[in-house]
Amino acid sequence: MNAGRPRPNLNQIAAALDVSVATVSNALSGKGRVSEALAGRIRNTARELGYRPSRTARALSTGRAQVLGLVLPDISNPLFPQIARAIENAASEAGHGVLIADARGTIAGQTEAISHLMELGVDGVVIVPRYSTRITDIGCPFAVIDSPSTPGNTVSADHWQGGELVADHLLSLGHRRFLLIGNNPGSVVQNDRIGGLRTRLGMAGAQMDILWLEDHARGHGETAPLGLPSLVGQGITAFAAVSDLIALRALTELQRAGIRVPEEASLTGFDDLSFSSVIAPGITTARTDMKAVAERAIAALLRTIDEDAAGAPSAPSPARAEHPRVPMTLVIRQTTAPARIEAKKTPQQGEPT
Amino acid sequence: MNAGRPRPNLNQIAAALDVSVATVSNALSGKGRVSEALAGRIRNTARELGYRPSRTARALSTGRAQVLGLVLPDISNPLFPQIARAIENAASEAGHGVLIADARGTIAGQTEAISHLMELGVDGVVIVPRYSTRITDIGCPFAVIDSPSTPGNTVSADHWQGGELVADHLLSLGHRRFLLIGNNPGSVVQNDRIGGLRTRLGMAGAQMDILWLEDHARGHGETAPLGLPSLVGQGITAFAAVSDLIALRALTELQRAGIRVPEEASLTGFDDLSFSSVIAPGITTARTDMKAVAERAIAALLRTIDEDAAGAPSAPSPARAEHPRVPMTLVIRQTTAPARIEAKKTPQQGEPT
DNA sequence: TAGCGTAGGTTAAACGCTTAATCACCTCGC
DNA sequence: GCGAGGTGATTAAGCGTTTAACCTACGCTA
Repeated sequence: MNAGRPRPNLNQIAAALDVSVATVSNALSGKGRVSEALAGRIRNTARELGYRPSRTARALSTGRAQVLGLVLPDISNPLFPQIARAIENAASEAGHGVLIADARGTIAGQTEAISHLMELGVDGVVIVPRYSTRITDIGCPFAVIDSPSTPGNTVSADHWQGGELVADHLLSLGHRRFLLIGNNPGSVVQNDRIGGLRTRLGMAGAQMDILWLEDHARGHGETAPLGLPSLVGQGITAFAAVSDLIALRALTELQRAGIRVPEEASLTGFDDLSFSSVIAPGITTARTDMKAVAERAIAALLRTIDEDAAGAPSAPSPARAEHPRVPMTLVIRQTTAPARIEAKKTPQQGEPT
Repeated sequence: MNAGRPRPNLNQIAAALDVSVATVSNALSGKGRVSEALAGRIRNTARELGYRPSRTARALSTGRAQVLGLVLPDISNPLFPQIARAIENAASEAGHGVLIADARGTIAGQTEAISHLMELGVDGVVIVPRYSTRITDIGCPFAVIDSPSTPGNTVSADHWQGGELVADHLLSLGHRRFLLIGNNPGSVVQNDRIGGLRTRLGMAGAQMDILWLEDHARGHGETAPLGLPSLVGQGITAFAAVSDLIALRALTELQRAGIRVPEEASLTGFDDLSFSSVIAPGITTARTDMKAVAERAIAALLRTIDEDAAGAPSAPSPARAEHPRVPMTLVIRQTTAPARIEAKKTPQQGEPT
């Protein structure tokens, strides 16, 4: 039944050396009792034959496929590459493969994606949930990457602290009037970022407004201008967006209106997306240490998988990491600069460089 | 040995109905000879028990894991989300999972990624190769997504035709002096895009220069300004970049220098990256029908896998698709507009809107 | 009524690996 | 000189499916 490419297997090695497959298995895995001499010979012929263990067979035998699933709310999200790469690296490091699944932006899609993955035989999944989705028992071990304030979050960047970080940066530059720009108030991540910003800004007695793009879109249409230039005229000197994508939109809108960034208005984003460093001016942003997040998520997930296999037959709750929040770091580039000296209305300053 | 969650299997169904597992298997797969009555009962209890076949076991038995690998030159590439999503959808549609692998930008990484995937037991891989990598026999069926002019390409967007598309568009707007901006002359994709642009532009008797960013970076540093604004002063009215990322860089550089796009200079990109539609002005770009590319790639790969299993034990050459080139389409947004009326040097025109 | 085709099953082997149980042999200690 | 214990290997079962091969009625035809 099974034509195709005949890979060398344990049998062939065993036959070549006239020993049993069990011995070969033991020698290669270093588990049973095998003399060092024989083990050496076995390893040699294994290498000569180009032996690659069949993970499938191992999976069937051990019940562990060494494959994890990654469920993303929307693969086409620009942050996805960072996440996927970090997860893939961390998993690969731990000897696991990563199967991707796209929730296509819907809750139903998310559920479907998870069950699809499980059917494919993953040992566990790491989920980046869609806005305000509470993941409960899904039938296999899982880890959640969302935000520290999300119940059931396994590990994530400390978005709140990230907000504080950019607030402090902007305040230290002398800014006192802000517009905070979010996309969707339903997003825990965005709310945390905004929350961090607000508290810090509030403590400093700064003045701020919040613009939620989804609301704006509902009123004015998806691609309608945000009206940022006029706000600059009204004295706002800093725009803090919850994402670099939004920051970019703001940047181009300002530039197009002839407003110079950062000379006339500062601007910050989040996530350090791919374009943020290549454009002019580069976007000042708060960045997630994805490597750390991914490593902890994978470690926690793997631990949960082990426990699940050993003890309780079912683990209804998400994996828990020791340190669930990893601090964000500020990447200062060219969109932030000292606030204009207090100017009432129109007076254009001489702009440095 | 195998603790964990005990999923219902064929045995349980067989036991419940007091038939043999083979019959159950046959009934569920519709292969052997089973009376419709029995088959119905089997399907029922299977449903009641919540039976999910073990892909692992099936894989071991059939030699087909129903899992494909996706090898990317660099996961953090901003085009990746589009590709990954399309591939995942197409594969999922065909009942397959997709395992991702990151070549980390190097040839060695690419080789490693492939063998890692094979070890994980994929049935085949689709490869988006790194610049100028010629994929030869890799030990399992594979499909290549690069460019029609790449030897061994399975299917891809018709980058050359895409170049022609934007050239025609720009020409029709009256542009006659161009700067083509590429990143790496070693990339077949970029060369094709440039090629399409050049031929069309050349046929129209237009004047053009080419700027390769890698060369520029070698001389001036990675983030050095491209000096685009002065070129506008010299009479260039259109910039055609081989990627939206480059176009974005150009756009911000122009805007920052106070040059209005598209009034004073038009600008085009490629790939329709996530940000291209949200910024102001939206980038006019040539877009790949990733869905079509992915579907054809997957179909060709699956076919090759079948042939490989049936006939020749080894398939050293890439999967071949019937229609290896899928046309690109032009997405006209706001960065392109009619060329300024012929102006010799400095004279700034009155700008519409 | 012998013979045959066939519908509707069953048996059993195979996929490649892991691992508990077993066994043969050797070395010590007493 | 003999059991205890250790070492180095083998045996065999099992993971959940698939599938080729076989078996058994049963209804027909000749």
